[in-house]
Amino acid sequence: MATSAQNSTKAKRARLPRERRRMDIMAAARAVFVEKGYEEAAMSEIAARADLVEGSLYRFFKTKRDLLIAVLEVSYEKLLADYDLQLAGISGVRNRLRFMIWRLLVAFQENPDLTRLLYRHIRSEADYLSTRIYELNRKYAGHMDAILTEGIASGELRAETPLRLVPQMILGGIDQLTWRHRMGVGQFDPARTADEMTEFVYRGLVAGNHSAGGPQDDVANRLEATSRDLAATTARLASLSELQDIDKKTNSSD
Amino acid sequence: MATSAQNSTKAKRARLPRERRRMDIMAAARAVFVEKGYEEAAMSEIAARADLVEGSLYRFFKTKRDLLIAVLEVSYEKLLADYDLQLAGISGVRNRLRFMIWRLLVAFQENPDLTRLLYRHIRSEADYLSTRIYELNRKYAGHMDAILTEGIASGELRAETPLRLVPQMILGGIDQLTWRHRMGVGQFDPARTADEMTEFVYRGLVAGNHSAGGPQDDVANRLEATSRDLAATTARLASLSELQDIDKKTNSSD
DNA sequence: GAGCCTTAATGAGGATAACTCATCAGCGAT
DNA sequence: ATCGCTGATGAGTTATCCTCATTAAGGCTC
Repeated sequence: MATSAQNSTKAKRARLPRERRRMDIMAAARAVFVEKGYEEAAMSEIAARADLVEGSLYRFFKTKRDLLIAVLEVSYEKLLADYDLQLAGISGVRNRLRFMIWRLLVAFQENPDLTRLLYRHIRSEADYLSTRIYELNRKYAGHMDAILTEGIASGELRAETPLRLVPQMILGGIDQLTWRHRMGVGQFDPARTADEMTEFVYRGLVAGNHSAGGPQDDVANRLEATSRDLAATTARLASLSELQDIDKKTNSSD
Repeated sequence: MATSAQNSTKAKRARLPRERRRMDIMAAARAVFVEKGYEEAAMSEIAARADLVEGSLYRFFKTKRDLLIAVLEVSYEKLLADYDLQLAGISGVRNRLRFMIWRLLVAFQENPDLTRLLYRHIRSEADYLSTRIYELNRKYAGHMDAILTEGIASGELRAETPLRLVPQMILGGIDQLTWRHRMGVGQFDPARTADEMTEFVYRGLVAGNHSAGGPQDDVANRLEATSRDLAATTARLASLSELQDIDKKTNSSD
């Protein structure tokens, strides 16, 4: 609302701090990119929406593509915000794996245009590797790796688990499964998909193909693990409510 | 050699049959696309290599993109030529699965530029579905489906096999695993990769491994599901309180 | 508070590339 | 030899990214 400096006669040369301008431009760019896609998004329109002239954009972003990357980096970062925090509250290989899958599926479902831009113009270009998005995906895969490694150490997963392969197949599978939704045709159910995928993956990973200790033993192990999970969840709930209390107190003093 | 009608002074108006011209154009286009990529490939250069003038291309292909699609359709068809024939000579769920995976990996390894174009400009665009390439991929997935169904019928695979999921994860995994090679950085070994992937997938599919399907198992399943639900609820709670934090902060900054 | 100076902002214009269209002429049929 | 169909032309249009010389806003010094 109060964006235009002087509401009459259209202010000619509002001089704003650099960071503020950058953010304005990125906000405008995000809107146009989402609305029209990359190629169809004209720099002139982005400039217009950011209350700027086309040439000025290039003082903030060297190229149209740089602008896209900047926009998607912050968007993707928000998209995956603190999933690792939430992951910390979940225990057990299987549950943790499922959470990772489910979280990404939900993120994809809630942001189809964003993920479309991501796949079309970032992940399939060679400079993807020098992108913050790549870093985030690496971190994500790293978490999966940690989960698997942990599972192997505890003996729950077989020692020959292909550590590199599994995250790749999960990420690739998610890509494939969400393609239609991303393109605006079709839907998917994150919870059900996550269940199916987790089940399938877990079966491929779990140790003891030929009943090492009998099925009952296995069930007992899983029950114990689940019990630990529940305890962890309870603990997390408790600490959460404490945090909220503290929050309320500190906020009210502001 | 005999392409140019009069070998002196560059024949001005060689009049060739329509199909012949189409093929010439597609051959030239393929070369330029592979060499430079889609955006960097200029219609003028394609025309020059096909011994034509730029404007003439548009009498054969309505748009640059149409030309690309036509080129990739025949290339992809060749790429997967008679894998189904070879498949017929292989028996056993596991062997057949492995062959499917291995075959695609080899094709991808041998044609990095082609697959790069495919992923960058066909598979990530909405009109992919109306493409012959889509049909070919469907056929490929259909073969996998048949293999799995057959395995279920014989009792080798468990009956609850997620038929839709598995081919998607395999194709997606192959996509991911070959990304670096496609982009010109890194390598992969089709045989070893196929082995690993087949082993992992097969373990996830085969009947009668860890969950024997007994009543105890059912109890464990239900308990685990409950635990997951609780964890998810906690996670939601957590993100909720965090969101409130952010809200408060952003509001105070106004 | 006047003048200076850094630099944000401008806007006209260059460069390139996809695509169009009125016109021309090669080639088979008469 | 002539005619007409249509393949082929190439000049031109349009759209868009990006550059650059110029202008003046606003903080800083005295």
